[in-house]
Amino acid sequence: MLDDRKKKVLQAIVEEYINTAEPVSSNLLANNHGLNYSSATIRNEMADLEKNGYLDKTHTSSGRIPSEKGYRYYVDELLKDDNISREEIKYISSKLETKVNEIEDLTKIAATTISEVTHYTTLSIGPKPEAQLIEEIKFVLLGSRMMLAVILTDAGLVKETIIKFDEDINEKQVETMNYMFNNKLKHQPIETINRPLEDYLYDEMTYSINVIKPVIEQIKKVLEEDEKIYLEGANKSFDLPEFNSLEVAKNFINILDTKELVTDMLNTGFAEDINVYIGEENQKEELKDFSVVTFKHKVNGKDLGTIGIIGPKRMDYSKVISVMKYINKKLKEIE
Amino acid sequence: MLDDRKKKVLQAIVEEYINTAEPVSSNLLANNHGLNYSSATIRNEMADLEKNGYLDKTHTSSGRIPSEKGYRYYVDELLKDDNISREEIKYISSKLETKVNEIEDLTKIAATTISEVTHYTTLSIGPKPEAQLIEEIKFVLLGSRMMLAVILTDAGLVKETIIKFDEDINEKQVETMNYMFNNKLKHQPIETINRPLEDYLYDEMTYSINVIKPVIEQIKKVLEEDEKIYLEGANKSFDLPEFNSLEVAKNFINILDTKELVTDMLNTGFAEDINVYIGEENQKEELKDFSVVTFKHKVNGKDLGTIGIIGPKRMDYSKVISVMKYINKKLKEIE
DNA sequence: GTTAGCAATCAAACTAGAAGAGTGCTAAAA
DNA sequence: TTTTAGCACTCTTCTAGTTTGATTGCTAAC
Repeated sequence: MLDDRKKKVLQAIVEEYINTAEPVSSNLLANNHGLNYSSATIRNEMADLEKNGYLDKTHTSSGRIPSEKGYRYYVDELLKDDNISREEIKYISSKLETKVNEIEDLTKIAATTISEVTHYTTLSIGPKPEAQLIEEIKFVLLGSRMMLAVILTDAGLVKETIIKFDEDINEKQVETMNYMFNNKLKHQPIETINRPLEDYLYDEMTYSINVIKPVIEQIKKVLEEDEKIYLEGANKSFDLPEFNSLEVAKNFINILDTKELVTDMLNTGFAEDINVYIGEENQKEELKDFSVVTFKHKVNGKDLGTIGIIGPKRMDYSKVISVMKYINKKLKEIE
Repeated sequence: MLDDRKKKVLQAIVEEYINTAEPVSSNLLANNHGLNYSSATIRNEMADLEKNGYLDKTHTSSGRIPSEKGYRYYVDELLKDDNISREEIKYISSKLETKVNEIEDLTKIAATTISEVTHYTTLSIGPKPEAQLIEEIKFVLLGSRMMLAVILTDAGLVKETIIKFDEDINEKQVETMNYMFNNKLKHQPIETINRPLEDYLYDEMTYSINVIKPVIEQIKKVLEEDEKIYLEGANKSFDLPEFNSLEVAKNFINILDTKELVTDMLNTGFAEDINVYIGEENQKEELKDFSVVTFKHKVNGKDLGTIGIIGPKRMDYSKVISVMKYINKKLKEIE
């Protein structure tokens, strides 16, 4: 456990470093941070904090920077999560008031707003397919060999897919399919769409397998495919000094460009509220030099998507967490 | 007009520089490029080519690099556009054989393939909204206050949008709307959806403006909005030596992140075949350090989308143009 | 427990010199 | 007239050495 003065020193160093990206010296702390001790005293405290793993040095005669343990302590114990101005609240509220017809759009708007307010790169993704139930399916004939399938999920998502046939089909057939599919799939999880279902439908209905098969396949495909990732403010990160290192910049682009990494990053959160992963706390090797903060857009226990920020470990956690908490609260109010 | 030897020298320099990204010396050319002249002779030719603007020097004692005029001459007069291997042809063909239900997916697959074969960053976008005609509109009731509108365009695109109402609507109303809207909009350009139409429909139909208005608005919105941009292989560019300059890398990210720039870049082409824009030939200031090669996916004069590559001016034009020509030809065969 | 003072450390910025690559020009060879 | 050998000149890049300045850790005094 850290005593009061050590906490103050640690907090000052973390916040100073978040602001300036420069190692923090004992002198600076003694003069500018209302710590009424000489630089020598602070130096002693810093040496202690370093011994206990809260601080790092870049070299013997440099100032200190927070270690990951230091950031973690700061996030857990020291940070204020109401670091949000009246203007920001106003701006966020106005953005979230935009009328949308699909929930995905709301998640997108929230993600964009977060990126605008925090100046970090934001990613968002829809709910995981396997967590959803099918609410209703509608088939619409388009021409004689083309059909549109519209699927509503219990999360409120609307998925559409075009199905093409090798033979003509008519309104009557579409109607029967409508009935049969809904009968079997209403309120069922997505896994229900499988081979036995195909066999059953083929037995029950009188049309050829050339009609049933593409329908099953296409519906399955559209329901199982990962939600599209939405990226906002990739270029914002590049104004940060850590991105002056070409290696860091490359890694970053690589992360954003690798769908699997992003999906994974957005799907590892499970906490009720905000998830914070600092550097090595990230599961994926590629993310070890970054920090990730995520939260799930959730209403009545229903997962509606996840929004995440990725940035340097020297992230303004206070601002990010405050903004995310506020937006999360607002989103819950809207539904 | 360049004489034969000058052409050979220019071509050798361009190709060497495209391969190595290093200024090309007279010595190298004399030894490795089958030019049976001494370095001194080649030096004279190089001085001439420089005087005429085809070559640049980075400093007095450096080798030469192609100027934009040099690249342009190379592209117009010297380059081979059948620079594509048997394996590449096979790979491309197999990729393009993937069965797709929507044309947009085909454009995407083509874009991905181009990026894979050329190792450059590829962008694609659907057809411009204003160029399309409405083929058919279908409305589908979803619940009591929600409706799906499906619009087919003559380019074969399928657009869907959810419409929400403040009052209940029923199947009958949807049917009437189906009839009325199709009656007015079938085979019409998108601009037909305007205020007079709204007034007309309101007069003709018996339901409140609360029903007509959101339908018009939402259809208009979905039809007019720019097609989604699809980006492939952003990270590939970062392995190129020109992206070791942080400034170049930043500019590049900025371009990819600015929707307006990308849209513009993909929409300035009008040539029948492949468009090549080298450095300053690009209209937009931000693109002046890059080269852009685009082509329109077009069948029977119908615009189905545009695919473009963006990369350094030192781009492998021969490979890029060859691959694009081949893919363009293949795409035309598919429809 | 706190602080002043000072030697020690190390990055960063600057300087100077040497090496090397490549050109341009001149005069000789073909 | 065209081509080439030869050489001075230019300019970058690399290396090594030096200086400067920031900051620490430690000791001894307060």
